Amino acid sequence: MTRRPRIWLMKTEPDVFSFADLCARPGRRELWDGVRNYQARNFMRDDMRVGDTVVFYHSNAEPSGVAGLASIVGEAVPDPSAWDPSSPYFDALAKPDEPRWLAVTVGNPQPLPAFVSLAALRAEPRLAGMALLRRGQRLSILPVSDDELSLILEMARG
DNA sequence: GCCAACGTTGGC
DNA sequence: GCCAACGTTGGC
Repeated sequence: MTRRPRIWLMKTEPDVFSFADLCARPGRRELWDGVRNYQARNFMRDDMRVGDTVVFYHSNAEPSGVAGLASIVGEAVPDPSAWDPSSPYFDALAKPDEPRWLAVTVGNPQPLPAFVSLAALRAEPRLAGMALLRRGQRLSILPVSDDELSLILEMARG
């Protein structure tokens, strides 16, 4: 029984790591380290599988919005930045034998015909139920439905 | 830069 | 286990 691939919106601040940065990486892949929220970690650990689609979202940006698509190319492994004292994501409670935090690998970037801004997402009534648009939503990893992805692609095509 | 909303921490 | 204080996220 094969599992139906899922779709995940993953937030990143483009000043730190952008869609263009992913495209420029050797192998066009990147370990998605630095996730320090248990719910987001559990999504990575329990639900993300190779082949899942990633909606690559730029947060805290001018403008914020969907910058492209990508895929999960590596499943969750211990996040080594957690026990790296020089990392901004250092966590004194994480150890190699008790990792606490995990990271998946995101790759296979697929550019979209156009950036889809947060304002445009908010202006689409059929996306009113999207998790990203919920008031106060701060999770850096969110599930996306097939219908929501279809709409986003439609908007990117204009 | 402001600040609302949320998660985490720690005193009790 | 409660909850106030604090830190962070992220839109604006």
